[in-house]
Amino acid sequence: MAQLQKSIDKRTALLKATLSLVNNGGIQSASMAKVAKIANVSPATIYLFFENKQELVNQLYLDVKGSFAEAAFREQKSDDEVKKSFEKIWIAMAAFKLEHKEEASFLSQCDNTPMIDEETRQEGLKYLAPLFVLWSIGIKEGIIKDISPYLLYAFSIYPMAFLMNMDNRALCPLGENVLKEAFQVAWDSIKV
Amino acid sequence: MAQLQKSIDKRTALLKATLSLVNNGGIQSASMAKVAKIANVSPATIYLFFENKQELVNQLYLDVKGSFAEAAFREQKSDDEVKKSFEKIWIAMAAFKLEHKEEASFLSQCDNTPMIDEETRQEGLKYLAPLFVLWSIGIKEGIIKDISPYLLYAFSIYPMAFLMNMDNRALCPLGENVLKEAFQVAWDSIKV
DNA sequence: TTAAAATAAATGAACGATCATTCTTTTTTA
DNA sequence: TAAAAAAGAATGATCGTTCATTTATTTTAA
Repeated sequence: MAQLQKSIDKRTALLKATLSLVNNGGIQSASMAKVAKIANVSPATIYLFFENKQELVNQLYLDVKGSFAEAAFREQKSDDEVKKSFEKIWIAMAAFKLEHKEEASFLSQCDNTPMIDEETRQEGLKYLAPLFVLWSIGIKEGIIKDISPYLLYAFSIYPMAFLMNMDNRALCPLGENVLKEAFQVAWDSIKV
Repeated sequence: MAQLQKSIDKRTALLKATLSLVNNGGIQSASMAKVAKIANVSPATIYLFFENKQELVNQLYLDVKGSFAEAAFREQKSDDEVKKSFEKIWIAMAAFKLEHKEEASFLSQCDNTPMIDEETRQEGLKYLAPLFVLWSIGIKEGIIKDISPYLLYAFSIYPMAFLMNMDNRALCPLGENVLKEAFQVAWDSIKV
């Protein structure tokens, strides 16, 4: 019982250490030795929890994507209008990314690395299902453009990653005003 | 004279080899030894052209960004309307990314790697100056939203990276129709 | 209830491979 | 023949991973 908790704690510590290392130095710099050191564990111990480095990173991907989705859809109410519902989700996503910069940056890095395998990506995509459902409702109601959800995502959600990047580099600080403008742009792009 | 050309050729071969390696395996997998082997050169020779690996990658970044920009603005005419001009640029960018997938994927990978230093990023940004000029004209004419160019870029250009990613993974093939839809979305997002 | 035995968890050291980089030597060029 | 260009071998460091061993926990037997 306490044993199980200890296992969970150690796993969490390993994921956290990986996240932190990836965040300053990229995935390549998160070596198993460093991860072990930060998690106060022997390198060999990592392999009791994860088959190899790739699985470690993939598990972290699912873990982070999961908490991102959880935050995004937390305040969903079924009787909201489509636009209002989308706005809530959009704002919650932005808030999560601003509050959890390490997580957000990690997810961005995952977009373009071959380290995450296709199966895991598909699994991660499932977390966003409520958004796709909302869009399909919006399309049926004639509120949202009748185009591929990939297009909708590309133009209304994906840009956040760029904005967060600019915010981190202090090139375009995301205050409340800019965020409101950004949402307006996002909505304009997908509304019919 | 012929010596100079040989130098240029070798440099080009090195950049090309790096691009190819980064493309299947990520930046980490483009080791100096592999780059040398593919370029038919000794590892030591690389250091006659580039100070270290970071400079090699940064130079490649500028090189690729340069040809991307060249392709993007090739058909610009000064008497085009703002919308028409933007459409030409947008289509040319998409065409470049579709025709040069290795280059496009490399640039995407560069967005989120610490390997590219801030100075080089700024330098690369300068290549896009004509686009920013166009936008400022559009803003003055009341055609384009009066918001930060970072926002305009995030919502009208950056999404291409996501779409190319989906196209490569065969999740959302970018035919002519989808491309036209995508441009419409891009324009809707930034138009006033 | 306690001591011994068995099992599980965790370790640090070590593996071969590969990394970026440099050194010395050889080849090419002028 | 002198100088420049390129080569291959070698450097120490670090990579992901595994191995033999120790430590901790649980089970068994008295």
